[in-house]
Amino acid sequence: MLAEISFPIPLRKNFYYLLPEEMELEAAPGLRVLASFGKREAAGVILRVLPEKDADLTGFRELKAVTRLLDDTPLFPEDALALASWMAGRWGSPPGLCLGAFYAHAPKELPALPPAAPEAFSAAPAGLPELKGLLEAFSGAAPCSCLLRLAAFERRETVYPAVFSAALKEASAQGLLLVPDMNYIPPLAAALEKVFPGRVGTWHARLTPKKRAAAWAGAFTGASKVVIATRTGIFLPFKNLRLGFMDGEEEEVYRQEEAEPFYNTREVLLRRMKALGGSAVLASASPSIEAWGWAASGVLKRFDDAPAAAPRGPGPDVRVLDMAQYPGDIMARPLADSLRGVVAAGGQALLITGRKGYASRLFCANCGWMKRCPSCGPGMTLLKTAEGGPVLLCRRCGRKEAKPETCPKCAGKVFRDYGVGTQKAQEAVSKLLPAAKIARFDGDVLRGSLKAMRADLESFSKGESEVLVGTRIALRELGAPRLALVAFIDADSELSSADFRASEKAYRGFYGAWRLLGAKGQLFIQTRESGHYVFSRLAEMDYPSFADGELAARKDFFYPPYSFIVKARFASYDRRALDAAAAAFLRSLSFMGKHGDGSEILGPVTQPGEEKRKFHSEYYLVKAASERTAMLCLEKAGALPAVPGVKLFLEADPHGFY
DNA sequence: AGCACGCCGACT
DNA sequence: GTCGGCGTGCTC
Repeated sequence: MLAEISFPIPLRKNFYYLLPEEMELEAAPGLRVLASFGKREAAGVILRVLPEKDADLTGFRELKAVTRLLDDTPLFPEDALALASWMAGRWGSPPGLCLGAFYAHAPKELPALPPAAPEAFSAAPAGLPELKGLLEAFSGAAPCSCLLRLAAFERRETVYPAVFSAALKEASAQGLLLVPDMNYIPPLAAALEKVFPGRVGTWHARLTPKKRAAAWAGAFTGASKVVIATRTGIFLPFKNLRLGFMDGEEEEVYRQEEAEPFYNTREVLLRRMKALGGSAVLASASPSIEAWGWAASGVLKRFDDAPAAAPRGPGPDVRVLDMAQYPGDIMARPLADSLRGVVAAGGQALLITGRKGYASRLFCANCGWMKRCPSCGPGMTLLKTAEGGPVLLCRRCGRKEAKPETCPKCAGKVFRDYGVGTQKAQEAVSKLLPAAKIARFDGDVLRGSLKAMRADLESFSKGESEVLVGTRIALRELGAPRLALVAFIDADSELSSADFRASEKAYRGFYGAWRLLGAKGQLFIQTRESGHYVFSRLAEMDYPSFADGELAARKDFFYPPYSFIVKARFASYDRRALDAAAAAFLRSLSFMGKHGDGSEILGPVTQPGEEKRKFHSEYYLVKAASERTAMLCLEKAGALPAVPGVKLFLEADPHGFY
């Protein structure tokens, strides 16, 4: 007999191995094996066991034998193979890497299962009459998939333990709580510890190997009643996962887009819980329009947390400042005046910039040349360092370079920077208010110490500093005792793009700030796009009504959740080769026309000035009417023979793509 | 992804 | 004369 085996490598290919006779009975799909793979020994997963005659063995040098089996029972009670295969098709990633994500942290020697299920938990949270409907939905045996709209961010520590407690009454039942940021783990762990003492596990990228192994084992053996995890926790093996709960479901960090395998944690969670027959909760104070749409269509049941407790009344004063009237200013006059007033009166202010660092781009003043990241492409961010001179940072890959002395294109020595980063805004505030204590919070978790970063945030939260300058991340982390003013320094960075999610993202930010301020605060929004539609929605500040409007627009323009988008970008120095590749791509999608299911192809979309360039880049957008059609597009386009000199980038469910 | 082979630059 | 840079190719 043979085993078809998947290895965690970026190849769209599986491998056949001989099964020694003594393994034939034990070998089964889902079990890990050790096998000689090239010049090394590698762990793979059995996809199927088949007789030799069923395998196509043409062109093989030798057929190797499996070294040994690593498991005697599959790690996942659900069908991880099917989930991984769906992932591979949905986001166009190599199947081996998708399956590998599920098995990545499994130790060679599995931890022993405890002899009997530990005692059921003791404590139950106090009654929450406002959540009666929600908790009832989880008290029955039938699984429930829902969208939970929180009344406020701070409600999480009250609401979540109640939901987990209601859903995990059965002694062996386990829950997974996914959070967008590892900073959320400690407070939520403390809240859940009260319900499940000693049985709350945590999982994130910065765990030490020992703690990582312990957390993995907690999920696997059932010792952990709940695991709180960042996005990779979606791949943990659970003995009996009954509740998959996603905090802040609208957050972009749930999408893995930097490296293969690409996936969206939210979709994997829904799919996985469905495969398990368990419950799923998407929670947010301002849900994504996708989730809002799923609730509207009945795919998810919608619950509103304590609608009566939501803030009512006049709310803060909102002012949109048209920056075209204040050329060159970082802060417009009305904002500067109010900021001075607030600080003088002992209040606190939060300033939000689009970027961290000093400025978002560096240009040559003479020829307009812009410094881009040599390894990955985007314009580099200007930083001012305390020690040395100014430095350029790539926000995507973290690469750092010295600021050039002269322009490589025209040898000009004068540079201009564009955009306002946290450093630049901080500089402007200290000029305006020399005596004020100013804190900064970038949320730059990539480098530097976490403690140092949080120290600034905490000084503001405790009321020790008057002004906090930060990126959006500061908004959701905040507890400010005397917050009286929030200002978006440049709301344009998002609005100027034609991303169909731009309004949603912008409104969510304004709405969050508005609620944080309470009745007496002031909210300033600086923009050069004051005519943008999103500003017409600020008067009412009601998320459900905004979301209803957005959803209707998504339906009209056939965007998610009503369509499934696949983006195909072609890049080449050779115009004709690019055209040939694009034509082949369109031919491969001719199957779509036959179905007449309403799917559309947009494009080619080019950048202005395209005709004059040496390097060509253009893309098509497929708006598929179903997930199935989108997956078929990816498959067909992915199978196209490579055209020499042309690179094709395929992306399912792209974000921010205009 | 690993891991090896392979062919040109700066070092003990 | 070797060490080592990372380009290219292969893995049942």
